[in-house]
Amino acid sequence: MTKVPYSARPKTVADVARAANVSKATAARVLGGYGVVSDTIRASVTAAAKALDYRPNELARSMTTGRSGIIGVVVGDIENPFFSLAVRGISDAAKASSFNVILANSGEKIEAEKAAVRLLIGKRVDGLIVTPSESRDIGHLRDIHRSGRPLALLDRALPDLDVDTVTVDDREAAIRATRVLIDAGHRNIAYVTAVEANGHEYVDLGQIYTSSVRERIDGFVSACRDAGVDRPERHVRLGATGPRETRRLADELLSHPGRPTAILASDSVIALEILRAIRQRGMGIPNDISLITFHDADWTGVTTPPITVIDQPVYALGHSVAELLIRRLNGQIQPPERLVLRTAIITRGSVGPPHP
Amino acid sequence: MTKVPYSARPKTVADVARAANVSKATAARVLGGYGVVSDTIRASVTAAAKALDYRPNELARSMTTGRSGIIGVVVGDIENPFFSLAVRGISDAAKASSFNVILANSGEKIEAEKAAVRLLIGKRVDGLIVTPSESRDIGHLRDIHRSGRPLALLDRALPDLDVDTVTVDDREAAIRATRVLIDAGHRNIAYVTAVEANGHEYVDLGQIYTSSVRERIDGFVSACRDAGVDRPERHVRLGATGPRETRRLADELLSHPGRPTAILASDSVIALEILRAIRQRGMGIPNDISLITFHDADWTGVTTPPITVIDQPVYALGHSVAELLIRRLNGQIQPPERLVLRTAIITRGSVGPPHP
DNA sequence: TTTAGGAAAGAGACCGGTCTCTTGTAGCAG
DNA sequence: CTGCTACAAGAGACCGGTCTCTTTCCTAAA
Repeated sequence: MTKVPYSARPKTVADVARAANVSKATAARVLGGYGVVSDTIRASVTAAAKALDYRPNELARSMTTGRSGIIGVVVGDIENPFFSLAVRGISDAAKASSFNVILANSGEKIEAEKAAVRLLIGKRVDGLIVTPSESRDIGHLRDIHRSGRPLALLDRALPDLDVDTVTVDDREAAIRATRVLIDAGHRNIAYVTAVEANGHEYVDLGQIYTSSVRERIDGFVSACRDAGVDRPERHVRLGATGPRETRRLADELLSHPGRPTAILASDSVIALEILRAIRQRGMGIPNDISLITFHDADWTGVTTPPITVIDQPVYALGHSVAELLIRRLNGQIQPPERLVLRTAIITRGSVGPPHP
Repeated sequence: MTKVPYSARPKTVADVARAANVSKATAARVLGGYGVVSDTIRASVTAAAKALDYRPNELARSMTTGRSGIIGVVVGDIENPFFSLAVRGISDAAKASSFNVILANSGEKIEAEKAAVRLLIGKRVDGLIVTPSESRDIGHLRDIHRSGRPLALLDRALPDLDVDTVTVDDREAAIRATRVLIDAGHRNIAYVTAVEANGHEYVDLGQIYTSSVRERIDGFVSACRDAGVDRPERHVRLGATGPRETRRLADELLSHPGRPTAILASDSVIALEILRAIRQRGMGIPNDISLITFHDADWTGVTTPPITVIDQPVYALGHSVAELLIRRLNGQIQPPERLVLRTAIITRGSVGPPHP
């Protein structure tokens, strides 16, 4: 085992150059892997670098080259399995093209999102992938795009921002799931979704500023309407932004006299909390209530009964948005692409006929 | 809404200085928030900066200051809820001290871990938090420490590396969980853990190079031995490194004629896969087999029956390791601390008497 | 009135790489 | 033997900040 000498100050190209008795430029050529150097010199510089335990300062490097080799990713909530799987898709695609990933959490708060974007821009990331938490306040995203740094959107589209975007067919998915419940005989179905509500009830799509949420509500409402449900809007429940909020919402929903006979949840974290509430009341699925959720989270297959889900291609979502971005980073000029991936329903055992 | 002019090249202090008719040094003082500047000049520089949409280049800044304000985190598998929760603990602690976090995944492979460390060192992170994937090959970690950059270890200790470390009482936790099973009457208990096995069976602790895994096996084996179990080592199953591997292992375990009457799983991802295998065979918990797992993952409470778990203070684990690191980053000199957090068993319904 | 002191602004070196431009030298054709 | 080219190595500017050192100017004490 080689003893590495203690060194408070990391070694630089200049140090290596001195040790190898060459100019800084020549040492840099060897260490940076560019330009032309003779084999003899290359060998001695390499040896000197190894002896000094030289490690390139990526900061200095990317300051001159203008490229950092980093993709910045801003997601809503890294703890949500949906996002962590998407992030793996991004990371894998990035790694395959030797990019690295910096992750920042927005917590679905627009201010945190702006701060994260500012930070990443400051770190001079080569490009950004963002799940925009809302569509009204997108000045910061426009700025990224305008400053020439590629931006790609994940899971949520912004009509006003024409950049690479990968989403799923949210509206169709919601329609299909709602139809499953309607076909089973349900007419009193609740849709629970995670969006800031400020205590307001749902009135119409005008108050929803996240594309995926909009699309899903729209799909749910129109499927209900097609089935002759009266004023389906009143069955949309906003505000499931965290475990506590969701729990309160679920309890309220289930204790209500005209409580729904079926629930559609907008993600697996929400569904889990609803499931807890259902269990605690001693209600049975699907006898007392039916349940479908977006996202085939791994636990949905092991409950009793297992939960019918809308399977989103989450990994592919992350992987393909990263690929679009990387293509652009590598200089390929192309019109912005809007990819819409298809979802599928996985039928399990959580849907049955309604029980009055 | 202010129109921000299109600018391919981001603005610099020099640009702002020129626009405000002051020297670069003065503009830098205002924009960097250091030194002394008159209010008049400050106002005009600030105005010029706003007009030009100036954003500091953090790269350049951290190159001169030597501080990046970033903590590098290398975890085994960000998709494992254990790690994503720990990472949130780290992020929260970091944010509270205005540090940012760069995340890298090692996939529990030592080579990837080394590459990640090299990358982060290259990016000149201020400090690192690592979950070392093994204790034999720690040259790269020694180097970090030696180069004067603070390092802290999460969830896994390294006896040879005297740095800030936060773990849980793995040995005691394993003993307590095993005793629960033993007290229920079990004598044929399997312990399934995620560690590279290369097809080898478990022989003794000498072949295990991850402290938490060692501690737990040690606890499990000694609790079994105390209860008079003959050669408990043969009930330790290594190699549950991924869903496929775990599934194979579980199937093998359950189809074996002298199959165990109880299983202890080393994390919730493994437990989930085992549960799937149990379900598929039509076996019942706890009638046909009992199950306990490390980590109170959120789904463990909603299965039927809910799963008895070892509750680890995962968030606190991340939060406190970050705090230790940050304390050091802020210049506090202190001897390395080795924190051991306590776990608790949450009794649910997955343990019953053995069924032959 | 002289001068010390301090505040405010400027000049320019520096961080550690990259990269262009220049210089020196060897090889080869004429 | 000269001249041209090609290649290898060196010199030094540059990226965008920070920071030290210097200069300028104004105020107040002796």
